[in-house]
Amino acid sequence: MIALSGDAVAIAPRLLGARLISSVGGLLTAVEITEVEAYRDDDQASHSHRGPTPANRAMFGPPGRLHVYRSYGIHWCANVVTGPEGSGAAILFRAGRPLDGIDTMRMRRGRGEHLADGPGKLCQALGITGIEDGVDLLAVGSPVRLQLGEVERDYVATPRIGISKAVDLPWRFVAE
DNA sequence: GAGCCGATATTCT
DNA sequence: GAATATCGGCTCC
Repeated sequence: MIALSGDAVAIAPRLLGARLISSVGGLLTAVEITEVEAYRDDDQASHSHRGPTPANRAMFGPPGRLHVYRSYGIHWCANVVTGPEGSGAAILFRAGRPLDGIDTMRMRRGRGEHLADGPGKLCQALGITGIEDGVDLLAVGSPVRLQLGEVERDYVATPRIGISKAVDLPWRFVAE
């Protein structure tokens, strides 16, 4: 069991290879996490940097919770909160490889390929929306669950995508 | 393949 | 009014 209460930058690469399992809407879908980004509270690029708002309150909750936010007004993006509680640190799920419920993902995405190769697409494929914001990813019975991998994957660290602050920090982790 | 651009919610200036 | 942790459709190679 990987502790989620430490440094987000240290935890992020260990989430590569983990499974993200969704039973939203009674349909089972699952992906293997292939790409993540770490966001810390002392991080200019993090939504939590300027303090809690209604939209990011889940980031300040206990570790292991899901934080979902609206990106560019249209897309949903999913994070797992890392601790300690109140710190406002989180790890963004950027992309995954479809494992189960691929037909459901195709239906939700309206296409056969590129089902979860981006943060907004990942949420759409798994059916994650703002309704799931704040659920416990580690609790059995949650509509969205995180099943941590047993082995650490090979990965590369690169700068993060789509941000304008702290652009040089190599806090994006991609499985090889 | 690359590059432009519109959609649209929340927050900040 | 502007910016943003994006995506998909459209051009034009």
